[in-house]
This record gives sequence, C-alpha cells and structure tokens, in this order.
Amino acid sequence: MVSAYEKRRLENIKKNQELLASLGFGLDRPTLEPIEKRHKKPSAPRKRKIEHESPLSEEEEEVQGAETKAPRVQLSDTAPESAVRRSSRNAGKVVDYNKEIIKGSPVPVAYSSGVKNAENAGPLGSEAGSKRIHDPKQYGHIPGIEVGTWWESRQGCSADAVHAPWVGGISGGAQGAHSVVISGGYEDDVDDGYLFTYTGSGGRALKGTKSAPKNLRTAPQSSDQNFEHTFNRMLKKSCETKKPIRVVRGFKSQSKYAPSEGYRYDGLYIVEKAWIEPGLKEYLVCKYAFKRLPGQPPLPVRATDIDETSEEDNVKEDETIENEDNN
DNA sequence: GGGCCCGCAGGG
DNA sequence: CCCTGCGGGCCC
Repeated sequence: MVSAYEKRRLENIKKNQELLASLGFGLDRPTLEPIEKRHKKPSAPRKRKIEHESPLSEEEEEVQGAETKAPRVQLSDTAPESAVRRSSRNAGKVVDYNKEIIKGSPVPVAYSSGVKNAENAGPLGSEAGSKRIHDPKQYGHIPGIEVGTWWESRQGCSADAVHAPWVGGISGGAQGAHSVVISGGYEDDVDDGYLFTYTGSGGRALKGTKSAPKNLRTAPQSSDQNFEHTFNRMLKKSCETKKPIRVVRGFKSQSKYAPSEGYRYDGLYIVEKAWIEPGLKEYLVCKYAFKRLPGQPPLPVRATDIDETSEEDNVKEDETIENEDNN
C-alpha cells in the first residue's frame, strides 16, 4: 500500500531526475572515493530495498558504482517535515578525527561535526566572535575559502562570507543569488552532486495563525510559492544572468553528496533552468536546476555505512532508506 | 526527544 | 524601520 503522499513524492523525484539527466549530458563528474568502508553493527536483519521506480542514467551509475539507492529521504507519511531535526545529536560525542578525512581531497573533508577547530574548518568560522573580513555580497569564490571547507554550523559559514544568512537558504543581489544552502527541507528535491534540483522559499506560515500566532523561522508549506517572492526572483534572475552561485551542502540533506554533519562548501554552480511545479502537499513551488561549473575539485561522497558509536543513531539513520517495496 | 521561541543578517 | 528565513539552543 502506497500512500498518496508517497506516490506524489516518487513522481516528483522521478520527474526531477529525468530533467537532471537531460541537462547532464556530457558532464564530467569526478568524485572522491569515500573513506574506507565502514563496519556496521550486525543488528536485526534488514530488508534491502531494490530501487526500480527511480532508475538512474547510465552516466550516473558509472559514477555511483554499485550504489543505486534512491535519495535517502524521510518516508513518514504523517509528519515528514518534522522528522529531520537533530541539531543536538553531537553533544558529548567523541569522534576519531583522522578517520574522518578523505584522502585526495584538496582540503581535509570531515564527515562528522565531532571535529573541533579542525584544519578543514573555515578560517573565521572556527573562532567565536570573529569578525567577517570578506563581503558575502559578491559572486564567485570567497578569497581564502577552498572548495571543501567545512563548518560545524551556519554561523561559521556566515562569518567566512560564503553564505551570509544564519537561517535562510538563499542569499543574493540584483544579478541573481550569491549563495544557497542545500539543507534537505524539501523531500522531492534530487541531488546528483554535479546537478541538483532546488526548491524556492516562501509559502510557509511563519507567523502561525490568527488564533495561534507564532514567531517561527521555519514552518510547513501552507501556500503557493511564486517568482515574485524576493529569493525566488533572485534565483530566476540567476538563470538569466548565469552568475556563479556558491553552494553549501548541509547535514540535513539526505543526499550521498551531503556531509553527515555540519556544512560544507562545494563550490560554484549556475542555475540551468527555473520553473514552477506542484510540490508535495498540493502547493506550487518554484524549482531550479543547478549545474556545477567545470574545473573544480571533485565532490566527496558520503561513506555508505556509518560506524556510529551510539547505536540508536545508526538504526534511525538506516531506517530512513527502508521502505515497503511498491510492487 | 520534541516543542517553543530567540538572536542574527539581509532585503525592501 | 519592518519583515523574513530549509538554525539552534533551551526548557520541558
């Protein structure tokens, strides 16, 4: 039995994947090998899902090797957008830093925010109360910030001028967006690393309702998005001007190209296409297809099996890729 | 672990 | 000034 929500989600994903495949013809996509295969605790036998409904292009399979999993997204039918918060999960966690580094990366890439003051952290982002020395309102790379730079939180990312807002996913100016953060807030977005779809902002009841007023920073989708919205208009402009956009991937994204912890600068992309489509929950959303500019360091790939010292996290993470087969 | 609500930076 | 935003910390 597949719920209407799940059906819609899979349809949207498939549509977005097809679009990305059409845009990605001939695109070179070097990736870094994941760090050594990790051991997973032998717990209860798990059903491995074989994906059929969202086939990847040959090109993608070549890159991903034997991994042909669908994006790891939340599959809850009841409260999908509330199940991704885990900001305090690192409290007291001890991580072996050396094992978190990928060989061959231009800068050490961490897979865990257990890293404190690591050499891969942004120059200012690791220092409390540091003052910004570069202007985030510019297009292209920020001087001194290498692709692969990692921050524990978005505060550091902002201090290093890569993405200014602490909360919003889109930042920009008259010629288009300067930077975006992939944060996994939209379940039908597809991330193939060198290409990804991105959903605009707006259409959320941040103030709550009249009877129950709130002052939230994020909230579930409750109305249509449109291109008149400031940030959505910026990204549409980006599609016209082809100005480069800094892209940061955050741990909340379930993509295999996203860090499992913290936030990582993944370099410059352009917006190839902008359109409006029905999102999940019936509301229209603004969608964008991003494409990575060539000549940048390869993208790291998240290790498949994460060796968590605490088992509850391990189980929880793994369950997100399980699902009843819809056959 | 979930709900609440805060500061902050940016855009208009 | 105002309002907004795919954070995050605190309290429960």
